Amino acid sequence: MTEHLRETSQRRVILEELGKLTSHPTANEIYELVRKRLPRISLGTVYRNLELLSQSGLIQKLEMAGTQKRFDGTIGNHYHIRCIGCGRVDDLRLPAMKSIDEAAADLSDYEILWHKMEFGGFCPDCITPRSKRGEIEILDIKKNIIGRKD
Amino acid sequence: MTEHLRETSQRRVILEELGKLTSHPTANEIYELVRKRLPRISLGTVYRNLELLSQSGLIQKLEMAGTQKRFDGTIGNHYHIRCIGCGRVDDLRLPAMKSIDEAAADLSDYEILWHKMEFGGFCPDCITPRSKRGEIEILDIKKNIIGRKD
DNA sequence: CGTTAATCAGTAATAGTTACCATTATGGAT
DNA sequence: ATCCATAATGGTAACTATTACTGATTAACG
Ligand SMILES: [Mn+2]
Ligand SMILES: [Mn+2]
Ligand SMILES: [Zn+2]
Ligand SMILES: [Zn+2]
Repeated sequence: MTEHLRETSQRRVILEELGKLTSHPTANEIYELVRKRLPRISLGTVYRNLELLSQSGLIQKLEMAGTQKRFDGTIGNHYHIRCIGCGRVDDLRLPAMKSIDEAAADLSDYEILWHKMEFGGFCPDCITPRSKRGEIEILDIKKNIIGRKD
Repeated sequence: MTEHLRETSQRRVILEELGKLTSHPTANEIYELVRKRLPRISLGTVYRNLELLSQSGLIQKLEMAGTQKRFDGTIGNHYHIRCIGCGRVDDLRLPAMKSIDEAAADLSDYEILWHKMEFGGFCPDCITPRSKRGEIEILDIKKNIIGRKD
């Protein structure tokens, strides 16, 4: 068992770099950032520290469905939304609803402790290209209908 | 693009075995079951078919947080709960609430399409051992208090 | 039947993450 | 300030779940 978390330069820089961001970087993205300040740090050290820091409650580890882990400098329970287009993850300003757990507990013989919720959709940057693509497709269809000889 | 999903013996048996279960097996668990009837089937075939079958809406692929994929013969949107003790996944008889998406959309500039929710807790089998362990710990503490000479 | 694309078994490759281990550095006790 | 036990590190190997590839097989169509 770990007596105490020592303050190493690696650990401090990881924490600082994560603190600067409002995004939710992957371990590798954090590695690339930290490497600019500590070029000799190893990816394993980044993983180990992100794990230890999240265990001690200084950061949050996000295990999202189907993709790699992401990390969050903002603690406190909040929900996230992932863009289907570009993959970015943002906070959702919706308070984590503890009442959902109680509602679920009534329907189950489990002892329910928590829930995770994740939203999916298109971020502002990805909404426009998608509708443009839709318009082009519609035009193609119209052209096709107009042009055909049946 | 796939013209048509052919009915192969492998595909049929995978679908049958998954249909028998109310649990939510992993690809490997399905592989082990199917192997009893088709000993020469390969794990790759199981993965490929589970993917194709879920794409065509005949089964459901569950991408849960932090663990491997699971598959569900029951279609239709419903929530799941995972036991922290033994890892099993059960259905939760709570209707998937589409209104949550709308509530979230008001708080975000994303175009929200869906949400996933996953509950965590202890299943009936794992509640008892846990409370027993708790009782023993309490007894130890009491014994310790009674026994000490300070 | 014969044709053809879908599917197969077997296997290699990949991605993300964790485990290991010899060496280094931290922080509390001298 | 120096010492020391051990936490932590860099480098690398191992691992797990999943996907990709490839040449052989097979279902579905007329
Ligand atoms: Mn966040
Ligand atoms: Mn289910
Ligand atoms: Zn986007
Ligand atoms: Zn259990």
